[in-house]
Amino acid sequence: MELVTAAQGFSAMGSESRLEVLQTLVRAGDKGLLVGDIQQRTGIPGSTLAHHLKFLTSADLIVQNRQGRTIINKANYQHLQALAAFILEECCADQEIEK
Amino acid sequence: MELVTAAQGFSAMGSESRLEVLQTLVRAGDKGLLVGDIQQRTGIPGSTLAHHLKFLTSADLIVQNRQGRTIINKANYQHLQALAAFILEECCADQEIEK
DNA sequence: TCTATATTTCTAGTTTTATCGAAATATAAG
DNA sequence: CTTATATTTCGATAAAACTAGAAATATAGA
Repeated sequence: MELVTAAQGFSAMGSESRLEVLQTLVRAGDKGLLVGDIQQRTGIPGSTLAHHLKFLTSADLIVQNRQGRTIINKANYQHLQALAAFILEECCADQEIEK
Repeated sequence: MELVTAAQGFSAMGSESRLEVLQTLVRAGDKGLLVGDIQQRTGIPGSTLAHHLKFLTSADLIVQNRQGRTIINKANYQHLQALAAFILEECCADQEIEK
């Protein structure tokens, strides 16, 4: 994963509100949640929530799908997994061995 | 780990410059690097770098130790590991099983 | 078509962040 | 005590983010 992509991902997780939204979706599993569901569980006002969801979507942390007049939001587990791996990926690559 | 703490950590990783600094330190291993070393490798001006290092330190992503007139910076592997784990920690906790 | 529901866009005010030169501080060495 | 080196703080500016009410859009159903 590119550093730029990773930074964008972490930035999207780096707000309390958004991390709470993301965690809610991670908990929810494959079925995902409607925007309204998330609104209920987090108490975040609609306009603010829409803003955060857009942020999370453009960082590829979640995926949105319209179903009738509702929108289903799901965590993007693959990308999240890749971000988690990125953090320590290159651990100690430059470390010199000494006696 | 508390959500607030995690958010602060991800926020600190969520800037390209800072993520580059962090990655440099993660690569460096247990010996760490001096501020000047990081400055050389990243090309970030001193005052800007000091700002970012403070940010990373207060998020507990790195640790600083004065050694004479230099300062040794090390990645905080434990905390980084915990953050990586946090991302998917509660995966699917709310998911309902169905036939 | 009219109405109700779900979600987003618009707009604006406030706060936070990023950047970096210049000056200040800390410490070592002579 | 003076000088040189390493790093931080100050100060200022520009850019980006957070928040949320009000208005707009999209779609379903009667």
